[in-house]
Formats: sequence, C-alpha cells, structure tokens
Amino acid sequence: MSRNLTASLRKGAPVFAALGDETRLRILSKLSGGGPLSITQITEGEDVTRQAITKHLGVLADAGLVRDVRQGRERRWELDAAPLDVARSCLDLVAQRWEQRLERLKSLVETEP
Amino acid sequence: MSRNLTASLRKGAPVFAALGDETRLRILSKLSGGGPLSITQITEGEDVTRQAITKHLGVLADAGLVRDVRQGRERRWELDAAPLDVARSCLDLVAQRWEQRLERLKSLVETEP
DNA sequence: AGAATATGCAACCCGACGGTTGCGTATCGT
DNA sequence: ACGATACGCAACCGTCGGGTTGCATATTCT
Repeated sequence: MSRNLTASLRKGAPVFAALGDETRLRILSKLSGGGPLSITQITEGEDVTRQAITKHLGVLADAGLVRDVRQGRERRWELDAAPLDVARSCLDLVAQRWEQRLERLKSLVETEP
Repeated sequence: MSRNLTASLRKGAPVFAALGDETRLRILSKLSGGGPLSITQITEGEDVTRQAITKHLGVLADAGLVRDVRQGRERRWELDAAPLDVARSCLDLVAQRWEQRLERLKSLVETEP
C-alpha cells in the first residue's frame, strides 16, 4: 500500500519534471488543441528558437508525453495522454492520504470534548 | 476558454517543477502519512544531508505545497494539498482537450465510408 | 537543376539546481 | 551552567537544463 505509493512516486517524478516548464506546457496545450504539428508550426508564436523547441520536444518524448511521426521532410508531433494519467494518479495518491489524515484528525478532535 | 488554459498552465508549471524530484516526492509522501514532521525527522532514512532536505523543503514551500510551523527549537512541516488540486486541474484541462480531439476525429472517421 | 523549406547535429554559454562542508545560534534537558 | 540537540547561514562545487549560433542534410517546389 505504502509500497504502491513509493513506486507511483518514482514513476511520476520524470513526468512532473517534464511538465515543470511553461514552454513545454504550452507545447502540450498546442498539441492538445489541433492535430499533429510540425516543429516549425509549434515554434510559431513562441519566443524561442526552433532548436529550443526541438529540445523541449525531446524531453517530452522521453517522458512519453509526446510521439513523432515522420512525414516527408517534416516531423509531426502528437500528444500521448497516457503519462498524464500516471501523473494524475500520483497526485491522487498523495492528496488522498492527506485527506484521510485530516479526516482522522478531525474525528479525533470531535470526540474530544 | 483557451485563455483559461494558458493561465492554468502558467500556474501549474511551478508546482510541477517542485514535484519533478524524487526526493521531494518522498518528502511529500512522508508528510501525507504522518503528522507535521521536523526537519531531522524528515531527513531520517534519506541518504542526503539535512541541509539538502532543508533546501528541498524551501522549494516545496515556494510552490505552496508545504508550510512550516515553528515550535520551540524545531520547525515542523505539514502538507498543503491546495496546489495539488491546481496541478490536477491543469492535467485535466490538457487531457480533456486531447480526449475531445480524439472524439471529434473518431466521429469524423466513422462518418467517412 | 536550383532555390526554398524543414530539420538535424554539435559546440558553446550561463545560470540554476542538487548537494556538501564548516561554523554559528538557539533551545532543551539535566 | 553545560552538554546535547535542532536548526540557520554561507561558501563552494559539479552537473544539468534552457538557450543560442553556425553549418550540414534532406525534401519539396517550380
């Protein structure tokens, strides 16, 4: 049970690390909105270089959050939402235990006159 | 709506960044389990220095994930689950849009003979 | 073929991060 | 009062992350 938590946390860390950058979150946002986008398309409107975006995509890909599909001379990227669920369940576990603890504390206080 | 997304992402990033470290996740795990713990208590069992733990606690505190209560010569730390909800809703927004997109794509394919 | 477009690769810069060590200060226990 | 305990502060270090620039390669278009 607590082992489950620890394991979940270890899996969650890399995903969170990948999510812990505003630029990368914006990239995910773009990908969640439209279809698969090419690197230059993703770079459009961003205030960093295409190379920077490429690196970010690499990080996201390592975390499994995104995958690429080569198509001629361009390389289109699309979202893979699976790790998002991993991250969410990770958050749930911590939050859940925290709630439980508060609950226990609450009932403990309430029984005390 | 899309503005809502961007704002949510900007709020989420620091939280994710704070969560993107295994040691910090373990700290949160410890805090979610028991009551408020002192720094030395948190350090116990960890393979890094007390100072390192102190720094991690600082990062977590900056993200609002944790707060401290001074108590005599010791400083006890407890979880604040609010940012976890922020992070979760952030994930939800991205995942939700992604699901919607898949849904639209699916129905589009299905109507196409 | 030749220009334009889309991307890859590698070197380099710099600041932030994770971590340690050394020492000082405050508080508790006896 | 005095030792032990809990913590803070500051300097220092190696590494990694985000970013850029320059140049090479592949594909498309006309």
